[in-house]
Order: sequence, then C-alpha cells, then structure tokens
Amino acid sequence: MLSMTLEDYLESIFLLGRGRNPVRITDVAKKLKVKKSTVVNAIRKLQQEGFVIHERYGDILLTQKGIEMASRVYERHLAIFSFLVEILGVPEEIANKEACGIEHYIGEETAKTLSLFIEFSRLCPQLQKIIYEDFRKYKNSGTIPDICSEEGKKMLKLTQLKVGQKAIVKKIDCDRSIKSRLLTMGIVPGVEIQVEKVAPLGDPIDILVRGYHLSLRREEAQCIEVEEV
Amino acid sequence: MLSMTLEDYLESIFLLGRGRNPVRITDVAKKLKVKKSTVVNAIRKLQQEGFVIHERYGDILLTQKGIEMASRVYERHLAIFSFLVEILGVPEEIANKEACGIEHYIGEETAKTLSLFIEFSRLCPQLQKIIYEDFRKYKNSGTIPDICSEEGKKMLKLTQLKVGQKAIVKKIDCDRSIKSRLLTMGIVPGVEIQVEKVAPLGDPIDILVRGYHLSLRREEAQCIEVEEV
DNA sequence: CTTGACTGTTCGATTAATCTAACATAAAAT
DNA sequence: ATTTTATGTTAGATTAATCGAACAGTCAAG
Repeated sequence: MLSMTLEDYLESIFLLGRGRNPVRITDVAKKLKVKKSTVVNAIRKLQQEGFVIHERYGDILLTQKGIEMASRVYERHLAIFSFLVEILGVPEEIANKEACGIEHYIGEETAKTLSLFIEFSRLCPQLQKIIYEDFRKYKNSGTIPDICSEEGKKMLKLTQLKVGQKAIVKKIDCDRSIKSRLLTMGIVPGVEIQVEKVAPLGDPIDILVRGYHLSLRREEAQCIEVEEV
Repeated sequence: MLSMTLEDYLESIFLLGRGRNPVRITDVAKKLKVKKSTVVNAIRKLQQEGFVIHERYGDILLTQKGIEMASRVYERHLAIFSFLVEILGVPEEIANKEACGIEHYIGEETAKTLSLFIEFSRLCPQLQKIIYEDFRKYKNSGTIPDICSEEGKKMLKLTQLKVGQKAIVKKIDCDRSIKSRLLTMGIVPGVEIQVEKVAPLGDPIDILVRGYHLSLRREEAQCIEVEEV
C-alpha cells in the first residue's frame, strides 16, 4: 500500500530527523541522490496518504502514522544490516546498501525472526564462537573444523556409492556450468539421493532425487561429495 | 546492466526449461502472472542484449550468456531461500516469494558468503543443534538457553547502573514507539554504553553511546537490559 | 482443405519514478 | 533595502513495465 520508493522517502525523513525533527526537501534529495523536484513529487504523495505534513517552502514533518510506518521499515533495515555484518561479515558500507533494497521485500514476520536471530546470537557466546571462529575459517580456507565432523560416517564421492545405497549430498565442488545444471535438477547440499543403476564404466549413473530419476555423467558425479546414511 | 524485472524473466526461462530446454511465451506469462504481450516485450529486450534467442511464433532458448546470467541469479535465489527456511524456519512458500525480491539486491559477494554459511550449517551438527533447538526455543518462548549464559556476569536494568559504569546493551523490551526512538539514537543490543549523569530521582539519565551524549527518560531506561563490563 | 482453438504480436494507453529547465520564494549578505 | 544565494515548485518530457483489445499465425481435428 506504499511503493518501495515511497518507503525509502519515508525512511530517509525518519532518519534525517531522528524520528521527530523537521527535515527539508534538500536534505532528502541529497540523501537519496535524486533531484529536488522528484522529492517534491514524492512528498506530495506521502502527504496525500497522511504520512507526512508539509507546507509550501516549509519543513517536512512525520505524522504519527508516518513515524510508525517508517520505524517499521527501519527496524527491518537494521535487522538485515546486522545480519550481514555480524553473521556473514559483510563490510558495513556494502551491507547498508544491500539492506536498503532487501528491506522492501522481507515480510514483517521474517524480519521479526531475523531480529530474534541476531539478538540470540548476541546473547549466546557459543553461537558467536562458532560463527566468528569456525565459520570464518571455513569461509576463508574451506577447512571444516573438527567440531563439525561426526564420528563413524565418512565422506564419499558420489561415484563411490553402490547401487541401492542412500546418501546425503554434502558438497558440490565443480565449475559453474555443471553446478548450475545440477542445481536445476534439485541436487543441492542436504538433499537425500539413492543410486539406482550404474552403467558398466560408471557412466552414466542413474539416481533418485526427491522422487525424480536423473542420469548423471561420471564427470558430474565425481564432484558431488556425499555422506552415507 | 539488466533490470530486476528482466532478471526475473531470465530466471523463469531458466527454470521452466531446466536450463536448456525451449520455453514458450505462454509458459513465462503464466509463471510470472503477466500478460503475454508484456512477455513479448521483455523477450525482445533480452534478445537485443544477447541473453536469449527467439524467432517469431517460436521457442525461447537461452544463449550461453543467458544461461550463465540466469544460473547466477538462481543461485542467489536458492541461497536466500535456504537461509530463510533452514536457519530462520520461515515457511517454504513465503520464503520463496521473499527470495524472489531479495535476490535482485544481494551482491555476488554476499550471496557467495550466504551460500557458504548454509553449507557450513549443513556440515556442522553443533551449529545445527544450536539453531534447531536453542534458537527455536528462544524464538517461541523467549527463554535463553543455559548454554548461553556466561558465568559471573549478571543482567541489570539500565536504571540500576551507577554513574561512570560501562555496560553492554543486551535486550530492549518495550513497546514500538519507545523502541523506535531508542533505535534511532543507536541504542541496540550489543552496543556499549556508559552512564554519565543521573538526575535526582533517576530521570533523566544521561548516557554516552558511540561517542554521543543522550538523555533518556526513566521510563525508557527501565526497559533496557544491560550486562556490566 | 477448412476451421476452430490456442498461441503470439502489435499498437496505443497508463502509471510510477525520474529528469531538465524555467520560475518563485526565503534567507543571508551587503 | 537590495541583491545574491540557496531552496522549493511547476510543467513538460522520458523511460520501464505493464495492460487491453484487436489482429495474425500455427496446428490439429474433422
């Protein structure tokens, strides 16, 4: 009921005025990097919908309705920003820019859950340790930390499985073109597969994924790492 | 260099044709819930840019360039979808819809990191346990699991702090209007604050946040939970 | 071979968001 | 009090994405 663009204008006014101080057309134009005439247009629409009050040549002020709407948008922004920075380790500037777009597509419910997740991670040193030490290490060097390996189960290439065996896909380690083909067939980490038939020289290998029969080239199967079930 | 809308068309063609099969105008129109004439328009643009091949009344086929672009978009989609479903526990249908919007705003770098995070969480039972047991419990009931509490430090209300004391904000537990005011002042969980001055009856309380001086009403301070440093 | 029944295309109109350029007002400087 | 500078407004043009309605092409059933 408010376009994304208008949400942006509202949010800017909210932030520039720290939620309650008056703001000028020029401030908004500078912040959103658009021309003043464009801002005038947007403000008119926001005024019509009752989110702001603005008289000719005067200040822009948020109404109660406007404050509520804007702070809701901003909370979403903050949740996304925090997630990107604190959990993923994205640089703040990039995180901020991306959050600006994402905030319009994330629902109230999801945003609330995301906030809770951030909050939880801040409260929980255990989780922080895993994220800041183990995940960062995995991200930078690809090494899977010791604490993550389960006993008694070993990683295999898909090509090492025998007919009838079931396994969970753990990792897909190959170049883009093959990977994208595998993705569209539903072969992603975490999915369960079963080997149906293996041709004489191991090419092709027929497997069952989510009820679908698929035929893989050996080359493709080679780069899929699985764990026996 | 490709508008979000056009990215959507490309992605749909990719998915409908599983990456390589021909697709018809009608299929795309149905999938994206737009009129056929709109699709014709979009396809023309994609053709001009060399992402698809389409001859009048014929099939739509992705070029190599198109496949690469589309699979990149789809990977982003999948990363976001997986995160929403597996980590946050958002219902699949909602997650899919939200991912459709978010995928256009998340950068290549961030998407890759997000993918790694999902992958890591799948590989790491420890992390899974925290997410699926402790976080879910926190989300549903607000209880902070035992494993998360650090010894020797106790939670306090901001109002219980003495002048000069430093603390970390742990939780903000109050209604929307106050919360949004606090947010704009930079008071969020995780931030360090220091008490500067307390008026006779504890109202207002002056604090220092990220180098800024702020004055809080007692009512506001009451709902901020902190942990001594 | 003709005729529906889809499928695809063209054209003109609409909407939201933006721009430029010219004009109007307010505030500050002289 | 005038002039200059900054700020705000208006009008008209542009672009991307969409629609509806009319028209065109394809193909299979009879």
